[in-house]
Amino acid sequence: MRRSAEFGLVMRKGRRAGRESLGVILMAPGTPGTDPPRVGFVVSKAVGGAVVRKRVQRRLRHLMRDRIASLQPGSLLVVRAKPAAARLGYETLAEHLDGALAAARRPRSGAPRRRKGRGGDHQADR
RNA sequence: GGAGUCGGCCAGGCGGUCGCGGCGCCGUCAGGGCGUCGAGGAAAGUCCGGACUCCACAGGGCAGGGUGGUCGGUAACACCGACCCGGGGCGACCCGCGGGACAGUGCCACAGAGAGCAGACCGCCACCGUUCGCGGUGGUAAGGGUGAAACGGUGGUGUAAGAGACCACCAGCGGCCGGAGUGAUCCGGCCGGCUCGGUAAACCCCACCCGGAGCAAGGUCGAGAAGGAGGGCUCCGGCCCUCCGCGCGGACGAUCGAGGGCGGCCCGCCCGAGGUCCGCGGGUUGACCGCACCGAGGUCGCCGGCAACGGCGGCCCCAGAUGGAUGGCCGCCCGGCCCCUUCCGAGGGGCCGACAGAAUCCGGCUUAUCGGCCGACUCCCCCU
RNA sequence: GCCCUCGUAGCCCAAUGGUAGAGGCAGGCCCCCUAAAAGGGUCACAAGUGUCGGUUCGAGUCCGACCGGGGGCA
Repeated sequence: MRRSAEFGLVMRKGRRAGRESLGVILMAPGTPGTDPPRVGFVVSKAVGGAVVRKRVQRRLRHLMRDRIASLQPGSLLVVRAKPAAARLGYETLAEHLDGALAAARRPRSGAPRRRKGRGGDHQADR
């Protein structure tokens, strides 16, 4: 993803899930689209200096390369790095990403926790 | 062998595998293939100086900012080099915002008698008085005390006690002369009055320099409602004609002139109307150029110069995006530290390998930085 | 990327270069009240001025260099 408007759309409407080192916001299409899925990354200044930020972003991009095929066509995903991601190794980062992705995809079909979500959107604002 | 000073350089290496961006060629409906290039000494902070772009450039005056030993270097600089002066170090060498305090103004708290042209608390000395404890008047500034700073230092003459009051030497100030140097300045000699504080990173004076903004500059196209479309002429700067469009609120205004320009202000000059200014609202968050660049360019050699640097010649073309490429993972080697084993040769294991990533481009400065290499030099000890 | 600003008690903020520092809110203690709030009284016990240098006899103030906030420009 390379447009600010797309990032804004996902941040508003997407489904959120997080781990210690990162958070993901996934927006699956209402009807399965034909476009390939797209991913964007957000690494803020709180994570570290320019060198640290870029290393985190590059690792995340390489991790997503192997996982992008598992996303539904037409879906948009934002991966947001937290400060803890700077200290983590490649393997742990991969675990966190897989966990967060699974959590973001689960709720609609899985057992609803705590609140009965009528529209999944409310959960994004938690 | 030990301790140290200065300068320069490097920024782990090799391989495997999966990838990314630019350009060129091939090629496709599309995807793509091949070749080639792809971070730093600080790319950083944005502190200076330029290039470049736009705006403004009749003239005069006043402000404002910057620089500050001298001579060079440079496109320019607040940078660099050499030298001078002052300070530090045994030394190699290092440090210095290093013009002017007789152009003027201001300030110098507290303490202290007195703080900038003066001054007398304790003292010292003379005279007078005395209840013999001391008090008064005058002289004095050597000694004590205060302070960051107290109006030269040492020795002598002198005196009631003293004092540049006088003398010698020294320090400092001013003037003149001679010599060396482009110059800052240095060396030497003579004379003078006898001493004349500090602060200009206080105002200021002197000399020199400086128009404003910044690539989010600026331009083209598209879109749009705040401007545009079409046509003609042109000395290429623009000019003329036709047509369509121009939200809301407020203020001022037609020659006795609203307002605008001369990017700080004033004078002065120019422009100037059925408009000008201010505020609010609305639109634009698209694409392309600028911009990936033959340049104050890099590199090698020779020459000039103490050097900074310059000249000539050969060779090279050297990152470039716009959610922003230059990478992820693995193995071996290299360097350092720690632990275990040891037949003292070594073997095994673990950890660490800095600071940090281009965004218009250059020249500097400053700041961050694990470790290593090279060269020149100084001091001390030992051996020959 | 470029430009502009600001750092003083827990918070908001004063301080001609002069003993290092004024207020307000908050806070401590006391009174009032059965108790609390409000109110009244009282205290400075709360800072060494973002950090490091320099100028000066003396720096929060003047001059550098860093550090950290905030804002603007398509």
